[in-house]
Amino acid sequence: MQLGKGVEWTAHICAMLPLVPPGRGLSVDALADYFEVPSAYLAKQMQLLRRAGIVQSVRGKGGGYRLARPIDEISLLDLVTAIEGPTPAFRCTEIRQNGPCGLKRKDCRRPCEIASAFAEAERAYRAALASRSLASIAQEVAVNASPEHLLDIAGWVQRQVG
Amino acid sequence: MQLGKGVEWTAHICAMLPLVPPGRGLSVDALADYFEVPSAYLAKQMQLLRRAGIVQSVRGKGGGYRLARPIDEISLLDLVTAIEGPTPAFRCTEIRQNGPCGLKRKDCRRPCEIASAFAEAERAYRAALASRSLASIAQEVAVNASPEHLLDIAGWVQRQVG
DNA sequence: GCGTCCCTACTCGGATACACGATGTCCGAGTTGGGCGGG
DNA sequence: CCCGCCCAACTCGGACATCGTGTATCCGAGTAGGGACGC
Repeated sequence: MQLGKGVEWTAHICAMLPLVPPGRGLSVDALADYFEVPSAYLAKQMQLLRRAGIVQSVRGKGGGYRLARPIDEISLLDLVTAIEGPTPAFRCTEIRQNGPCGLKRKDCRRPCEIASAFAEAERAYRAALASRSLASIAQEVAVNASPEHLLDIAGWVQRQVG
Repeated sequence: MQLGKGVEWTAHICAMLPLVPPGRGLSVDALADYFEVPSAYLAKQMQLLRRAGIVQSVRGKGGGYRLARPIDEISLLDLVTAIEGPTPAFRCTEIRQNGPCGLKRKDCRRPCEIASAFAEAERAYRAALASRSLASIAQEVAVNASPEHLLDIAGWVQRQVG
């Protein structure tokens, strides 16, 4: 049970994207250089974000990616759902209906107790992720970082959008 | 991000194991037949449970598996940890230290905000699983099942331990 | 008849294949911006 | 000098390989139980 690397990558990226000026974008290559991750694979993850409506893409010279909506309207759950898909981690295959003592379908009106317990736990997980917006994370980062580092980042973005 | 099938299988199995008389066990083949799952692969999962101290194994004729401790001292979290391992789902690779604007190690005394947020969510997930003992689940199943079904199961166990 | 030894059947246990999804890569589609030529 | 067209560079977008983990399987190790043999 592992989350894909794309979750970490895109979380860091979305926390930085608000720094790009309106109307401009950051290319996949630039983002990949910034975090030292393979650009072609990062592109794949950015596609997922675009389809989920989290970022917008602009083609052609000077194009790239930018956030599709205000950062405080993007939660960590949105990211995870976009990258990993909406499928729950626990897959109930209804094995209680199998074998010599299997329940008949008509006796399965109540959901499987085990599946329910896992669903409840996942609800708690998703609720925790949904309650954390990327804005709150970006703010924490900004508060804890040194002023020089923030200037460093702003300068890099400036050079990219040239 | 998917949990292995072993989690579902062993959860159902552990909920049934208390029915076996003290001193006896159920063989992997019997359990595999009961739930219609591949016995050789189920054996692998039972090994993990044994190493985690959840079940005991007895070799030789009439042997098999039985619970190693009272069922109310086994939580769903114990099962998940035994099968999936203790590794968190979110893997922080510290990419904030990468690239042209990467933080230096000495500036990383505070943990990564993103990793912290995911760790918090996983704590909620694990807490929910830890609070559900297999005893409570087995009881719910028993309460909701029909008397015939319970007798059916008891008879099957009786035939297995012969 | 009784005790002991051996043998066999049964079960676990770890080493060994296979498959599918995550990871990583490549080339074509589409768009913008600027350069170049003509007016 | 100004306008418009064309070209080329740049970027996204989806199709194509590769690798690792989950899934599945097999055969050897170990044990208990019973039967046979001897006393």
